[in-house]
Amino acid sequence: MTRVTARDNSNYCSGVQPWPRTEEEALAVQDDLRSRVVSGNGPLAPATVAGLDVAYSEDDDRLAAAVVVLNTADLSVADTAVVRGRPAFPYIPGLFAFREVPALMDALDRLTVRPDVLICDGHGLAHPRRFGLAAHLGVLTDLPAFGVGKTRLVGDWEPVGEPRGARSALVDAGETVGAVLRTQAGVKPVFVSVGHRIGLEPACELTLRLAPRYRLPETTRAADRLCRDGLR
DNA sequence: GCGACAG
DNA sequence: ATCTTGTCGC
Repeated sequence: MTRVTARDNSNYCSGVQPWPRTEEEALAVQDDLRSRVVSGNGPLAPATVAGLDVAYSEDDDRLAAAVVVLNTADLSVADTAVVRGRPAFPYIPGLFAFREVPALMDALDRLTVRPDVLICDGHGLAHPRRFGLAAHLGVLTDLPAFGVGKTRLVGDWEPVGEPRGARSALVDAGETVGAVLRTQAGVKPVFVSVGHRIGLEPACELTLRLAPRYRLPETTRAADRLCRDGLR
């Protein structure tokens, strides 16, 4: 077994393999980690929720990853963390997590408050191999995690009702992999999918609670602002 | 061959 | 992800 240095990303990859460098290696890692996903059913009453997001430089290949922890009760900020870095993998639909996970894990490591739930920018099980970013981060941190995406990766759905809170099952290959949820009346719905240790219903309820006024949950909005500033 | 394809 | 102009509405 090859000994790894403290500078690579071995801690994000079972502590054995180095970070994948090819599409084939990434697929193998997904295939391995996928089995560690734990399904949950909620209902949970998280005291804190974390939003994660990454912003990319226009001219550089630099990026900034941010995590913002909010107190669920009043949406006040409990903790934040921002780190700058480089994409760890090219962008390939279905392998998106390999691009941002290292930076996001770095940011999570710098938190003082351990969040009760992770809300990711992207999908959880609504993924070709049922292992999107939210599932990946959930497994690596073993924290409840789900994703709120702005556009679809996989699946089909029936038209979503107009009122806020209306939802439609996101179905792929005959199975429900998430929900298309209307967080604001008259606004395009978002894609909610479970990642790890949480149920779809609790995830949708939480998303609605966190999006009292805008399309995206406040966790995502706060993290988005933070990483954009972090890009400087 | 053609279209789809998280961020 | 990021660029990109005006426009409608509170």
